[in-house]
Amino acid sequence: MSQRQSKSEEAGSRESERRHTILRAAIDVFARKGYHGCRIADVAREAGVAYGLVYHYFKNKDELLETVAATGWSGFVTRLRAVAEDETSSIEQKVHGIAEVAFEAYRVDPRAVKVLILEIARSPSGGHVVTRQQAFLDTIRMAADMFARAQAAGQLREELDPMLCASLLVGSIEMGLTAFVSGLMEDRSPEALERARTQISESFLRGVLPNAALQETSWKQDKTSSGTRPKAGKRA
Amino acid sequence: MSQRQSKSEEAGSRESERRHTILRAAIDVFARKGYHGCRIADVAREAGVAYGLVYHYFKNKDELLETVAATGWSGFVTRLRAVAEDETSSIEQKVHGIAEVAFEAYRVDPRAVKVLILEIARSPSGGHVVTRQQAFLDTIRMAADMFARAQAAGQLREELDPMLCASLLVGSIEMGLTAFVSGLMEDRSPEALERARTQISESFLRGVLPNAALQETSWKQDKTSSGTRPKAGKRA
Amino acid sequence: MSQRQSKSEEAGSRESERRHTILRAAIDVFARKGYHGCRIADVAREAGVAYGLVYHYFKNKDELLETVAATGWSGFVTRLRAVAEDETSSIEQKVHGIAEVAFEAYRVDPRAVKVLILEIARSPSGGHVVTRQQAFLDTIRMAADMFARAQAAGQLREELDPMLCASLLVGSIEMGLTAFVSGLMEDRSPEALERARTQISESFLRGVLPNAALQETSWKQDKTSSGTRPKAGKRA
Amino acid sequence: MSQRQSKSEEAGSRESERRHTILRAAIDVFARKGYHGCRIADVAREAGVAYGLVYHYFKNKDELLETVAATGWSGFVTRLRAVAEDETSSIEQKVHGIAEVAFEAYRVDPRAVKVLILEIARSPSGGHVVTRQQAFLDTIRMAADMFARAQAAGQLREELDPMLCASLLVGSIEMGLTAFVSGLMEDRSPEALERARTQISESFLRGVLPNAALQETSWKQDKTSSGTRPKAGKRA
DNA sequence: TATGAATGAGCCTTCATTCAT
DNA sequence: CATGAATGAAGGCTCATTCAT
Repeated sequence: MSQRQSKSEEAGSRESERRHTILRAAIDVFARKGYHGCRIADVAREAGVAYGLVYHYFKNKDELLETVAATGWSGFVTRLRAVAEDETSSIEQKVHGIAEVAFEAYRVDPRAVKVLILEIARSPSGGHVVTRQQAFLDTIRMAADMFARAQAAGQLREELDPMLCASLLVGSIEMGLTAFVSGLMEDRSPEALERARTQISESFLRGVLPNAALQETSWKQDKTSSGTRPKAGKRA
Repeated sequence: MSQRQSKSEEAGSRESERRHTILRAAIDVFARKGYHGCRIADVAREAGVAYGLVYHYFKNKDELLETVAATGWSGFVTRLRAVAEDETSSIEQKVHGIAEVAFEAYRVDPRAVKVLILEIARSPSGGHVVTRQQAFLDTIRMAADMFARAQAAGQLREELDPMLCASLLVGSIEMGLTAFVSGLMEDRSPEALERARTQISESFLRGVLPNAALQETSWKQDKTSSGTRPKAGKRA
Repeated sequence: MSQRQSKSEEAGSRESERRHTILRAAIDVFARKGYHGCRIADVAREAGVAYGLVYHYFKNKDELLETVAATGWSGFVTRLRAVAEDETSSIEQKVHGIAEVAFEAYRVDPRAVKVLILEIARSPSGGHVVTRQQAFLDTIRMAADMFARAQAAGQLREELDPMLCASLLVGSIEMGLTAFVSGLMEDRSPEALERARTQISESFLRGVLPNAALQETSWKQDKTSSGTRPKAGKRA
Repeated sequence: MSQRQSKSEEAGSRESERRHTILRAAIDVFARKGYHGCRIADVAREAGVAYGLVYHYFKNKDELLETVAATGWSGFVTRLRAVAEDETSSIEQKVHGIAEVAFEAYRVDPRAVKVLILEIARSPSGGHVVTRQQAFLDTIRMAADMFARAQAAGQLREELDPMLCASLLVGSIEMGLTAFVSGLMEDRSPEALERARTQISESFLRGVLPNAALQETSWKQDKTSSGTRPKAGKRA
């Protein structure tokens, strides 16, 4: 019967809807109270559903938060990977692209980023929560591979350790965003964000590119346009 | 980070001895199980003292952990401040000094550093635990001041935001150490640590110093002795 | 114990079919997991029906289990009563008949008997579940009446308490079956069952019949054969 | 210091006292509400202690109830074993002794016996609660061994199955006690108990002993004095 | 009828904190 | 000072029951 069909259609979307509502609520509470401060009751209330329904969609608290992490992380990682593994672009473009992905994520959903940065990335290392730490470390490893390839191609100073480069890039971006997340940076306007993003990637690149590359590149002079203050004659 | 000064000062007193034992135990458990996984019972067992004794020396769990943080942090901050506010040294020396302080702390007591980095710095922001976050942010602000002064003196590219510079330095060092703490870096020998420290400060400086300063400095060529591979003629 | 009379009567109706499916499933789960371990969800899954359907046919869990008990019990009790109140047969015949009814029930549906014996007969006495206990006790009372009548007729040693006789008979049969249900008896072949049944009723009768009655009977000497009744003209 | 000594002494008895209080309370609640109806909160309230204290002495609910079972059972089983394995006594004495142990236990602590009979012996067979069932079955096996030895010595009719004999004895005693526990027997005076005990063992023995043994024994005629009604000339 | 999503009370368990000795 | 028994609030999870479709 057509009724059945509509029912299943409804049910499908309905289910996803509910599940998604709960997930969103979990992200919010997670962001607000942190991993351990996040009570199922809070999530349920935030989502406007009954307590038990959470357990209808998620086996237990851990799976819920794991899903929050995975969901938030996965899209992010996918985009990062696309940038890092795009073999048509230079290392400079990739670094810029990575920073852009991170900052864009923050622009779109600062709350989720806060969760990712403050909770997931650095969550209690003890126990079965390995997945989270792992996700974060995997990201660094991916970047390390990227740098290793760049180094092989002479695009990275050869005395640098690719893994460490990756850590530094990630650490810079993360702490840069933390500066916003934590309120260290007072001006959180899109322009300020843009400026920060540029400073981060340019400073980083300056630090790790071979001198030859620095000379060749024009961004030292004019890329500044896209954010940092016009400091013409900076080097001349 | 792990101080022994207070210990040496009060080593004679029984009370301090016990107190210190508990504090050490707390750091260990804290490092092993994380903030929320750390139960008073664990600390007591680790310290080999009775359950209730912890409450003789610390008002409650929070104060205990606050003390762990404060103790570990204070000496560290003191030394950082000494470096950052020493007006006789250049910004390069300061940056190198800061990295050195951090890495030395890690060399002396990796466990404590792990706690500081993974738990205290990023502990649950929600609630009364502000102190910890604050401690971390204060450190960044201190570094920001340092950079601001350097910028005023023309030692830092003027288009850079000092606060962001501070964040990047701290983020780089922190993630660099995290790479060791988390096992990302397989070689944890003193030499590897030394090499990493050098790469971090040199890359950072390269990224933020004015071009003029880069040309003048000799470390680009020969500082490499202290860690990075001899890349003579790299730029010539 | 497991009735098929109601089934055959209403076999045509869809409703009854479903209802019966659920009832059977309940007996199975009940037998497998016990009273409290039996969840409605389990019953539904076992029956292959939707969760809520159980509530169409049974008001609640308790009614379901009550029905399981009643259904299983009622036919059993009916048959027992027929035996116990048949005034044309001797007490020996009645005792043999009772054991036969019980063992036949076990032969037909051991699972249901297990439920009846292990769960219903001894289910939590506390609360509204009185019905079950009651059913069991009523059976004993019925047997006690039987023995009282026999005693009045001189067929039972006069110093015996009829109620206690009833308890002993029921206890013997029940524990005898338990020995099979629980796996104490390794050989569960029809022959072994038959032998056990005979041993139970004959031992019991030996214990409670007047000596005179014992002398008359031949089974004391030759019944030893194997267990089954070659006791033609047993008493006549 | 002597203070320490007295302290530890106190502590020892104090601990046992509390633990015992909780155990007693558990038995009571267990007896009143059954295995699954027994909530920790009830036990704590009954014992007059705080909720959490129960967990100080018992790992969890299961261990508590397991201990209840073990404790109640162990003394009982020990005494039964002493009787069943005393090779200086005849099978008649042993059967009488077993019934006596059971009835004495009931006289001393009817509540505990109720628990043992109604809950432990027949508790939900599903799951990790095997121990209980096992304890009960072990008792039957012990009795079966006893009967097997008696049979080998010609003290038991040779056509009987020892295991079944054991089941019948245990079943008779159990249901006999159940008759009292459940209220089926209205007169619960010590004399009534005594009478019941005698009827049970004598009827049972009559049922299983060889005819020769029956003739030899005098108890058929005069043992009746110890409980059953004076039925002189019963057989003559 | 039939389905299974939704609800929420109930219960076990943990653990920070207090207190008597 | 030291001990560890005692307390009880908090929170995760289960599962009987209801309800909209």
